[in-house]
Amino acid sequence: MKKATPCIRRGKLKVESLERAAETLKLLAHPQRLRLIEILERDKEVPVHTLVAETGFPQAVVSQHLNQLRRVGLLSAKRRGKEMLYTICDPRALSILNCICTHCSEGDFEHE
Amino acid sequence: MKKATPCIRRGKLKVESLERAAETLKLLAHPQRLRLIEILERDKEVPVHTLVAETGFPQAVVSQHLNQLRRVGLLSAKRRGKEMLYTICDPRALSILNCICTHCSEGDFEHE
DNA sequence: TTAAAAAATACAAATATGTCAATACATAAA
DNA sequence: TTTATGTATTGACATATTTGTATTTTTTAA
Repeated sequence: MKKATPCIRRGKLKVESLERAAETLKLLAHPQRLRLIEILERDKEVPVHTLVAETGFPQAVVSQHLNQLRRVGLLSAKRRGKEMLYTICDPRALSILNCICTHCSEGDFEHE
Repeated sequence: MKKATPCIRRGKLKVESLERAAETLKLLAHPQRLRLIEILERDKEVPVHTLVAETGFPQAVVSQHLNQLRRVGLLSAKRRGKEMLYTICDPRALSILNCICTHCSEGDFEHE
């Protein structure tokens, strides 16, 4: 996982920087992808078929989401036999999920 | 500005909670809206025409962005004469911008 | 009242995203 | 090799977002 250097914000962000930031946020802005990240946060290294089983989403959908998240560097993947193990490799994925949950209450969670 | 209560995450987030989170993130996931938030962070209460002048975006575009951000509760607005003053009212808007900038370097900023 | 300034809205065109089914690819085991 | 399992990719389609132009509303001041 990349190191999270504290941000020193001075001046205005360049348009290109804003665009990259927006692209990253856009990929996080999807309920199914947030669910995948939630699971990956808990289980660290997870093969696709497990994510399919846990979420109930179609395999193609899960695979597409994972690839998108990997493309922008939020996730990484490595092969283990037939499986592909996905991992969160950008701490922003987690901190944004936490941040967005700042206003979550008990009622936002499922209790088993 | 709402108080940011720390998030205690237990169990899985409900689908509806994920959907609300995704909706909020989606609105932040736009370079122009991020720029507006950046300016609002600095200047606190800003009328639309100032945002138009600072960004160079068309008035209708700025107005639409501001309304979208207000609809999900990230911004609030109050009238002062002919002007509408916009303010950030959800701290998540700021913390997500900060969070996304975790990996920003000097080169991401414009130096005047 | 009328005119001007500030902001919001409506609508259509262009673009981007999401979804689904089918298919292709990769690996391991028989 | 053949087969089975696990993933990735493709193409068609529906839906959503973005953007631009024009118009409308709201408010103040003449």
